Amino acid sequence: VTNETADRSLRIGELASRTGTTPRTIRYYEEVGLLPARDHSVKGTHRTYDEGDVETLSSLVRLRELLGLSLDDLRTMVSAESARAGLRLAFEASADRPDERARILYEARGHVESQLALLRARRKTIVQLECELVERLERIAERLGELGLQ
Amino acid sequence: VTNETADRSLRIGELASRTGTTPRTIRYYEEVGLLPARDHSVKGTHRTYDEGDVETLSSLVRLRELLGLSLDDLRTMVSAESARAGLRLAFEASADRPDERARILYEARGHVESQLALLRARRKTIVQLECELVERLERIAERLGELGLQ
DNA sequence: TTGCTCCTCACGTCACGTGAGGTGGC
DNA sequence: TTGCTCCTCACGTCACGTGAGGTGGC
Repeated sequence: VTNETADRSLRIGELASRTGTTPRTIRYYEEVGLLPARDHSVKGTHRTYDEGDVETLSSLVRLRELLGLSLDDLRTMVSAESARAGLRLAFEASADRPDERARILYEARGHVESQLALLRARRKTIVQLECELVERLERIAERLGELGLQ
Repeated sequence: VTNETADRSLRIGELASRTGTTPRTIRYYEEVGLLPARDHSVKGTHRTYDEGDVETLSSLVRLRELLGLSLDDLRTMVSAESARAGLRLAFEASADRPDERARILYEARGHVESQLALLRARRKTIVQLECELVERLERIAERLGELGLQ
């Protein structure tokens, strides 16, 4: 899958608005090592980002907001992911060793499954609360019905 | 609906564990006025709670965790709820004024519907992320299949 | 009486928000 | 050149965590 989108570079404000955060948050994540530090090495130079950074950051933001993960939890996931990216290269280079490929795939599956389990648990709790609220609505509708209203 | 459960009083630690929080959090919520301050007015006396407090606090905790609401947001909801509780008394006392009852019911319905909207939006985002992860799992399974594994 | 949980300060921490004062790029 | 966004400190804030030192109830 080739990337057809114009991969022009973004500045921090645009990355922030496209991921639903703020420049301060992005700088903080770089500071604590959750995002790779941009080398705007010449002091005072602007940081630049690309479409890949949009993907990376927005998935971090979603995990934080949807699951309430701490930055430490996210760091664990990130390092697991980047280990997985490293393994992916190893994977490409290991076409001749199927046992190695299998090991890498099983590990990747484990990671994805554990994230999925967290999401499903969260969804169940939400659905449960939704049900309670729907019941409340029904009781209110019933009472309104008694008044000949809706 | 009468309450048949033995309504024995709880101490702060038990309330905390039954609502998935900590004593410190409960004291903090009382301090900032999110929960009514217990009158353990004799200095150094223990706070006591009941089953009603378990309900109140656990719904606060769920809203905070599931929707990421700030304590300020929760305070707004709580004051709306307690206004609603006040209106409920007015409702009981207004059996002779159907227009008043209707007004109260419509207001209650508005509150519940807005909470429900928040929950549904959150659920959609979660389901979307779940789908992405399931797709990833399928791709992994496919590759494992190519190796004659599962 | 012995533990356990509770109490009140009060300082620490996490994840940023919010200026202050200054510089870069279209 | 004029704005706008960016930069780096650095202090502030929100929502608690974590002892310190002491008291209450089964």
